[in-house]
Amino acid sequence: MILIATSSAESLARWTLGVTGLGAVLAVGQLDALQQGMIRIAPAVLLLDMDLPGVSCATVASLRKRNSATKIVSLSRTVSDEVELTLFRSGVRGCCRRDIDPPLLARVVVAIQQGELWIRRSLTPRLLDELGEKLRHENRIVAASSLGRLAELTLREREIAALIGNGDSNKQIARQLAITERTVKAHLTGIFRKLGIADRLGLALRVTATVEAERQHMQ
Amino acid sequence: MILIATSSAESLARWTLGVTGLGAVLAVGQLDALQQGMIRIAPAVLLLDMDLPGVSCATVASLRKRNSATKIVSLSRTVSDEVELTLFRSGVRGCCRRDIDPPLLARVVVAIQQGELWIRRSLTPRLLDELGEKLRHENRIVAASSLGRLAELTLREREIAALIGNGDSNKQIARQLAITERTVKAHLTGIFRKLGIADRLGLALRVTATVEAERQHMQ
DNA sequence: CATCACCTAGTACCGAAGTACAGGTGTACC
DNA sequence: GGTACACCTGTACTTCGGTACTAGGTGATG
Repeated sequence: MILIATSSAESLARWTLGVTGLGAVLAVGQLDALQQGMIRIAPAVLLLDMDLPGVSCATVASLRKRNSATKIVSLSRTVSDEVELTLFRSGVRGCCRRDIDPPLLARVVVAIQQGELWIRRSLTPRLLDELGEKLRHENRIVAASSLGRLAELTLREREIAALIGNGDSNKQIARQLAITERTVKAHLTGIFRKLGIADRLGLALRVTATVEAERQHMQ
Repeated sequence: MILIATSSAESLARWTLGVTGLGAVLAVGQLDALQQGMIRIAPAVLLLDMDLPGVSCATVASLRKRNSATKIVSLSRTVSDEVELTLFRSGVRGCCRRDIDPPLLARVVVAIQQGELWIRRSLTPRLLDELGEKLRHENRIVAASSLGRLAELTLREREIAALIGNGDSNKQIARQLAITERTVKAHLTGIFRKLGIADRLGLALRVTATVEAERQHMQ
């Protein structure tokens, strides 16, 4: 879910063009609607027009309090290095010009979603000590804990988790493993309890995320 | 799901060590059990001991007929370039020595799962024309069609698809979007119909796969 | 004005998913 | 022998997910 916050029709059109195909997009044109949206829809990414009335560096920090999971990209006129650094310190994950090419914006959003920072090369060294190491550390912990949890499962449970990650139903799993559907349910209940997951949907996402984390880690 | 086929206890222990943490693992020690397993459990990856009684290059082709989705890694003693090439032509996706280091085997399996080939540099040019281009082309088509399908959705449908990809229940989605659960169901039915998907689990996997495909494509 | 796509939502129904409770086997370990 | 654990299964139950059928409101488009 991507949220676009701008009062400029021209920017809205340009940015929408860029992120089409990356998931659902919603747009707001005023600060109060933005603040509500941060809570209500909890977007994965926020494209924030810094010229939106009422928006400043402090607004970014305030928005992050409302929903720390949302990754904020600031879009503005050309700004000085100092202003851009301040923005990053406030919590934005990327900084772009508002007249950015749509395909480039798409790349920015994808990168941001992956936990990267979108920042000018010249600013990288200055920001790295403050933020970069911290972010990388966080990512590593998430990946490791996720893997560790899956390793807690028994052989049979891992088998079933893998099939859930394949999108199979209980009936299909039962047929493939030559056991009853009831037993599949029993194993699933155990998996949910061990991993602290609510249902098969969460498990499927955990499994795919874990495979992806492994892949990232290997490269 | 990873299937290991070997009659050597030493190889079994070594390989199992390597792939632990990459998902469910099952082992068979004979050719007939292997042939059944290829159909019954449809493993994502098969680690095939070329010294398993009855196994030859022809066996690989036969196994691929049983389940073309399974990616086969051959493990053998050191073989000549010619034999290795023949194996790749028969359909294996990777070739390793049976005494491979477990961590390296893990990298191999992960790479293979991602659709790559694990092949000695020296053989790459010779195989590239025959297989590489073909594989890369297939991947591109899959990714593109998947993306195209998601783009067919309406704004509201994409919103809901994104939330499903987030693991949310109908009730949670309804609350976030301030609509009734009934309406969420209505949108979901439309999404399933448009994308030819059976249920929310399939949709979640499609959504995450699409995001991942985008990411790959951008890099 | 008619039409269509989209968003919304009601009732009714059915099957899938998941839990509670109970019980069975086999294996490994002290 | 006792204990622990993995694995398998049954009955009974509740909740959730998904479809069928229906239908009102809106905005764009011809």
